[in-house]
Amino acid sequence: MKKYAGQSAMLVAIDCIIFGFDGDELKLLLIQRGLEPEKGKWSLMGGFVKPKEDLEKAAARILKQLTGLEDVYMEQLQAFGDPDRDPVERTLSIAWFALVDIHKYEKQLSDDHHPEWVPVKKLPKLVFDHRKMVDLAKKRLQYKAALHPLLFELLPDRFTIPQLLNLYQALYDKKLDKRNFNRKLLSAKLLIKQKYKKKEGSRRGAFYYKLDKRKYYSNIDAFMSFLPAREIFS
Amino acid sequence: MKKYAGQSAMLVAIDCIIFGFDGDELKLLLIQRGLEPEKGKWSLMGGFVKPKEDLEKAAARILKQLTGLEDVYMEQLQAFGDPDRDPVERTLSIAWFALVDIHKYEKQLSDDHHPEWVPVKKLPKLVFDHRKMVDLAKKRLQYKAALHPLLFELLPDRFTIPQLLNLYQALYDKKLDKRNFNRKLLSAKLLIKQKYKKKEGSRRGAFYYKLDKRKYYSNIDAFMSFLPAREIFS
DNA sequence: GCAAATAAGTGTTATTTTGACACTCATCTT
DNA sequence: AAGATGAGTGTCAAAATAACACTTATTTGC
Repeated sequence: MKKYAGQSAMLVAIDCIIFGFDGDELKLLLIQRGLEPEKGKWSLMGGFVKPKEDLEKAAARILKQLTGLEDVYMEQLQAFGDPDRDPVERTLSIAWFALVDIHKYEKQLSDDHHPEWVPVKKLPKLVFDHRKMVDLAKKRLQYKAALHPLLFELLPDRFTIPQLLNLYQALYDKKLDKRNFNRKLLSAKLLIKQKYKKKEGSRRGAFYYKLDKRKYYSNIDAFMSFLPAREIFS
Repeated sequence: MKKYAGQSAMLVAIDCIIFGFDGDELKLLLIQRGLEPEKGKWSLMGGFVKPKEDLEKAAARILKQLTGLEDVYMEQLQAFGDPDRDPVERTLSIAWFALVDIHKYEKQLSDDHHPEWVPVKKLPKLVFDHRKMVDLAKKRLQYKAALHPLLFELLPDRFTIPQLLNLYQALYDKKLDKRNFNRKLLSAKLLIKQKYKKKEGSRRGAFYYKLDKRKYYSNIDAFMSFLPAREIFS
């Protein structure tokens, strides 16, 4: 078959902004870049899209390569295409953000990326335009999580309400009223209270909850806010 | 400088989903594709990104080429990268949507694209995956316009409130209560009432309003809804 | 075993926001 | 002058919101 004449191709890469939450701080999984230039510098995990691979698969492949995880929440953030963003040769990057349960993550044995979870609030200098990607991803996560139930993706299967509250407080860097938070959260009826309490971290212990998966998946695009309206503003 | 070895490049294109509003229906500016294959079929306006061009500039260039317009509201929608989306050769497309004042648009003289404004509700078959792009763009526009003041971009500098109401009704395909719409709209204090009325279209005539540009631009990311909450759902 | 410490859990109220609803007004046409 | 048409406007009841503080369950230390 004929080709489009006279058009110039470029490399297409994926970069992943991988969020995790350790119960206290919002974190990003960063690697030490394995290629020249900037080898050894902090970087987002990335890779090139293969000739017959679609973008979703490429993003999932790259995420799995670093984390071993599959079926992770991922969303296309934006394409970054500044002609000089990669000094080696023109490379378009499609940034995706991922929300993972930090406890499911295990370092891959064969991993020469030297990945580390780094607090979003204490990011090191990153290569290329990765800082812009991270900033945009954080903004997008703040935006979306203020309108839709989404942050559950960052928590284990069972979690406590104080854990969830902490997560929201970490993401928005704001103290929230636990009574109002509770009321809104429970009125969404997405949670199923468990019989057992989490014993660590407090004397009294907090009850575990699980997501009602059926309701959760059918409402993942629904509007649902557990925050005071004005917190939505960045 | 060295290149990344062994990676395969691909073409990168831009496609533009161009919305307009004629006072009655929401429309898209479509062209008849100028290249084989599918030459002559209905298509979004598009083009390849040039070797030293960034994505914003490429999108603006392509929009201008078709419409003659500059400084138009454009937003990156999503990258579409199915390996077979273009049968000729692998082409990644970054879709952008644009909101234009349909009355400012003039057919470009040198234009061999044969562009037409087509009602969104009566779309013809489109080439490749353009229909997916349009559907996503419409969804995104509905989403965003329900939360932020945005649709003003589709109207002329001065417009009447009934015009704006019609636009919302067209986008959501719903009748809205004009009293509630009015109250919410005016409470945002973005509009400046003009001295003159629009005489066409009604006996009494409706007052023109203009945007308070200062407030508008400083609130373009603010949350502001003129709709009943549940209309936000698609 | 009792007191102290700690985080979990829970209700009320005043204010604001929302949505449903119907009539009058200004102007042109005949 | 009467009729027709779309523009413009106000009320009220219900729901949602945000602000606010005390009690409870359990462990720890004496």
